[in-house]
Amino acid sequence: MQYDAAQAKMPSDHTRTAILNAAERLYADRGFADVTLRDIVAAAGVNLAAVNYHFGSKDELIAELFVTRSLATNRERLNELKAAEAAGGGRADIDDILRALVGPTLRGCLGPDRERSAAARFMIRASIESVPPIRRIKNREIDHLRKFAAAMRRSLPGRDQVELYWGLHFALAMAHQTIRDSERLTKLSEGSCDLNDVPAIIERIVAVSVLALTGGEAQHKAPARLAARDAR
Amino acid sequence: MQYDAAQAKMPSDHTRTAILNAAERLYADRGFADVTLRDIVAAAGVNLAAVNYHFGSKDELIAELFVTRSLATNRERLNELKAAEAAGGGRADIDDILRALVGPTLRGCLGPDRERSAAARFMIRASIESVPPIRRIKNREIDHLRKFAAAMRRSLPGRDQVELYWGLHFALAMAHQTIRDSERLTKLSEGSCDLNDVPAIIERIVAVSVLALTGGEAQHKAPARLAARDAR
DNA sequence: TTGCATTTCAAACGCTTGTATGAAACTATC
DNA sequence: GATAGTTTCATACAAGCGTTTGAAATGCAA
Repeated sequence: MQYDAAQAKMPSDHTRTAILNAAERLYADRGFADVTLRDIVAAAGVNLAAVNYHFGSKDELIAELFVTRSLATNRERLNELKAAEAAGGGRADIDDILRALVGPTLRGCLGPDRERSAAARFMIRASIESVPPIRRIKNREIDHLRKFAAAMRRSLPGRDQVELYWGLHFALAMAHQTIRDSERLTKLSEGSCDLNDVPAIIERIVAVSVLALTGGEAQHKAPARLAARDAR
Repeated sequence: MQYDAAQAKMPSDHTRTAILNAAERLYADRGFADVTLRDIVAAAGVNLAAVNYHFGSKDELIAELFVTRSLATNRERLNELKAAEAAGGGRADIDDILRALVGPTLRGCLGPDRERSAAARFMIRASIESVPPIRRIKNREIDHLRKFAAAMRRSLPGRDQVELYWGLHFALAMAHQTIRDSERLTKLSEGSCDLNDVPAIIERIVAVSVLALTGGEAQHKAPARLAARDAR
């Protein structure tokens, strides 16, 4: 995102959003630990004092960044969930629910359009490094996940709830770790595990999660549906 | 000056190990980001300059900590693997291999004897936060995991290798994330997911991993073996 | 004891961090 | 064009960090 001299006259929150975008990208790329305010303002092309002028403090900048970005990610997931439930008349297939849960983040962090959603990568960082200003807000994520647990309960009414929670937990675990440590898997497999075919990865994680939830019996459709899905 | 008369005469690396132990515990509890050398020496009861005297620098302290602790963890895992392969005449059951992979770390991080193995919790921190001095050494972990991949290949000779890598990756992902974010699962399930019954958690992760590797068919023994295992 | 090497200590160094300041530059209304 | 209100800027500040220093304390051999 480069600015030319011509647009020096934006609605005036020009500097604010420049800081937010620069911070998002830098935190996503390098983590919270070794990104300073001076790095951020340099990348944003603004003055050091602008951060405290517009946000009050570094922590408030991070908090605002986290709030806006997590709302965006959650909205994306919920949109897919609602679409799946609408298509099924209020009850979505379990694999579609899981797809809505892990798909947006995986697509945002892996694959070619990484550039587009630094938001997803920032969210992964936030969930990894757990810096104080974020830890205080994070409880909202639980409420968000509860909606998926409820959808799963509707989809698999007979199942023990504890099993559903573990299934949801494992699905997120596989997605999360695949993003965090894709490099290790690549090295370990000497490149034979393709980390660029994101739709295939999503299907793989969904399939294992469905297997974990259904115990292998029944549910004859999930395991091998490898069609590329580009919802939303 | 009030050391016991008794311990005044240790081999002399008294200060070294005090620093290592304090650093291990603090890093495991609070992460690398907000633990300073002053915190460490305060917890160890030694002088600030002792760190640089005995280790050269903070980074070298962390590196030494990581090397010794990862050797310990890897040894524990390999012992269980070898025992399983010996019992099977050179070829271990896939579930025993996976148990050897995830068991030691899970037992060390969750459960009642957390205190004992700060080493496991430190290793989790190290794999999460990825601080420079550790990142340089970390390649050795790949070699270590390759031994498990080889054992899996021996155990399931027919399987596509790519599938084995993904299965290993997912097993580690579930174990890892369960340790990292046990709090979220507890909150989400409102306590109904028991994070204290470590053997049950291990069996659950092993079962899902086996399911992921075998695709649900065959392999009729793995899913429900809930005997408490206390190897080593 | 004396002498020498090792280890500990309090204090300070230089550097980087987030934050605060006050003047300059800008924008808009009269 | 002068005025008042925002926003930007260079600069300074206090605090915390890892590291260094030189002297004091300690251990050990003669």
